[in-house]
Amino acid sequence: MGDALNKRLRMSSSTDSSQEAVLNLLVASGDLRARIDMLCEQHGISGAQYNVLRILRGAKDEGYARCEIAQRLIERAPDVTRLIDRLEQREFVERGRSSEDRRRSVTRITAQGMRLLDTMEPLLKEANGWIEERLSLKERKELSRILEKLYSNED
Amino acid sequence: MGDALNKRLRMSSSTDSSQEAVLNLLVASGDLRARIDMLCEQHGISGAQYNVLRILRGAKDEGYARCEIAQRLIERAPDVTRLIDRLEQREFVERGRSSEDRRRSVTRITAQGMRLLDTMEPLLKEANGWIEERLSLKERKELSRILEKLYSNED
DNA sequence: CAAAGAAATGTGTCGAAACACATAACAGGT
DNA sequence: ACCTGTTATGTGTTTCGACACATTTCTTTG
Repeated sequence: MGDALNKRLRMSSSTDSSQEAVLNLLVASGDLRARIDMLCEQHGISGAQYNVLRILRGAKDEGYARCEIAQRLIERAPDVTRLIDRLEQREFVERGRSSEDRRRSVTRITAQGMRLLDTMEPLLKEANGWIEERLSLKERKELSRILEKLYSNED
Repeated sequence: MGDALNKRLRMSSSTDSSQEAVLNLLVASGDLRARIDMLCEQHGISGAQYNVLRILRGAKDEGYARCEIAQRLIERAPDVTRLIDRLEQREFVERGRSSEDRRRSVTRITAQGMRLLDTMEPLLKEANGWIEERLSLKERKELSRILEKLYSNED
């Protein structure tokens, strides 16, 4: 029906299924993002900083170069340099230079950064709980299947 | 399943359907938002400014007060004042005071703002086309149904 | 009516994102 | 070796968003 969307945007009923899907996608993701950002900032970091730390945890001791981090980020961020600067100032990450390619600035997560991620462990659990309260397993899988069709095979 | 997500995030396969849904929602909406922002900035305004103009078009000559605009915005924006300031400087909107409640600053869209929206008409058509290339009508309706379950009945 | 409180808007300030540009290092051909 | 182009990163500047606070007007209660 679209009652929830109409209530949210206080608009008259929309007739176009594509437009409705676009707006629903924006509203739902906006809620999810606000929820995640709120949880991150309870721990004193921004959502983008959390994403970088999470990525660096996956690299273990080897670390990642700036361009590798940018590739793995969900949303494009043209200023990863100063984002890492701020994480370095607070000693959640440390930087070094690659020996093979001296252009590369390799960033590794510190023990202090790992501790921060550990204390934030309940974060994704929280977001997952939000999903699981509202969607069945079948619906979650169907949602993932449809969304993946949207962003795969970009033109 | 989940190949597209794993390729995008360059992660190992995730086992949790909720986490997968969360990440897919963030990635898909990020792509959509980037696409819309790009189209808006081709016309010299930001995505947030476009949303405000679209809302004001719905108000016709009566206009909306600042708080009414904020309520109708998709994403919460605590600084609508200066957003409207910038639209006013470029003469896409004009301000006046309400006669009943003199606190209220009522904003109306100008003829120039309407012309801008008209030239941007193909914008949502473009986003709709992006959806329609990838999802069937049934999938679009299913997507909307699931997403509305997510953000309705907030806690 | 007076006073307290709430609502709507505006302002000052700071941090962060966007964008263009600059620098350094690698890659490849002649 | 040299020149050209490309990749990776850092920097300067402007703009925008976030937060706290001030101001004006309305509302409600004594």
